[in-house]
Amino acid sequence: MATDQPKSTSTPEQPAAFPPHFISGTVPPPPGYPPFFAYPPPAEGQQSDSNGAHAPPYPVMYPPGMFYAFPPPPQTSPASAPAVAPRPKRKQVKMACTNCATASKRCDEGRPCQRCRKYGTADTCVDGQRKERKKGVKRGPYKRKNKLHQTIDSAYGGGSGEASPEGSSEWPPQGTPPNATAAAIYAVAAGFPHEGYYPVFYPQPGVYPLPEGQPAPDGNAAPANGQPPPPVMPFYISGFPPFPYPPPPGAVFQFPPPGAVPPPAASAAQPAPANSTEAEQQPAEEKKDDEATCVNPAELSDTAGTHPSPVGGEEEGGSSEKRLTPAEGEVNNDDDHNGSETQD
DNA sequence: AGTCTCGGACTGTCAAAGTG
DNA sequence: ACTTTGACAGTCCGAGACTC
Repeated sequence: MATDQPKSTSTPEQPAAFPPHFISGTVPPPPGYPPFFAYPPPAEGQQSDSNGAHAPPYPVMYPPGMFYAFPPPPQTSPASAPAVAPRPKRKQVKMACTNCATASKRCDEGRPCQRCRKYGTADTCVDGQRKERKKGVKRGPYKRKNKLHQTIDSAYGGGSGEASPEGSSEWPPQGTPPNATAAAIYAVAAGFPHEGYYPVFYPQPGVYPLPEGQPAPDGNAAPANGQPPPPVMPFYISGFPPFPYPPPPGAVFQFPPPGAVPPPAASAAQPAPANSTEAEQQPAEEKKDDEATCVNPAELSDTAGTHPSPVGGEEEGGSSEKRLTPAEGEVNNDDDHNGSETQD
């Protein structure tokens, strides 16, 4: 998420692909419901890693009836765009040789560097002289960034001149989101103004699956496939109780419909977010996008590394970039002289 | 096709500003 | 003392121009 991204490493054991925006906590579920599991919120002063995950992994207990929400990882490409392999983070040499620096080309630590050897300039392949940094540069007071805003800001495009919580009276910007992750951001922003704990509700056991075409209790028509209706803010943790542990594929997070009343167990403990109606005003297409952000808890439980793609699958490549860690972003680190020097 | 040029995105570093 | 932030200094991607 987050903000760009604190360095971290991921291991194969690390649960991957936690979907965008809801890092939820375990709530003591009603009878017949499984424990809910997720990553805990980042420790104070820390940020989630680029997986959007925090160690240790689930299950973790949160305040009863609560889940922990934090902003989704930035998405590098619109959902509508074809999936694109995430670009690995660029790794620079400490000092490029004078030839490479002049040519603005990739250099390496060796002297002569590979490029100089390739072009026969090995004899002039020497380190340049690094200028001394300016000192005494006065700076204005710096503004501490709100973590959430910082995160969402980057998710919306990095903050440089783009819509952001700061410097804009309207946020999320009208007309957004243009893509699934942004929709998620929007949803979070609209319904959950801050990173933190929020109530979580369980649907009444037996509500789903619905017979084809039968309206859900909330009035939403059940799609022909009998699956639960599209998500609406805020959300239930839904599925087909009772749940085994880990939950079965098909168990999904689900936003309750407008006006839905949380079951007593949860609602008594925690009222629903007051401004959830904002999210309800999302255009239909945005809701569709939201679907792409639904969570399949089955994935969460899968520590073995065989994760089905989250809903939206491959097109979440943009997000997956963020699930990858910067460490592997360096995959192409310096031994990667194969791909990057193509034009030289 | 290979090489050169270069604008600008991106990265790493570090001093100033802020915090506890 | 330590952390956070912003900005400097540098790397190098990527696209177009040029040359053979």
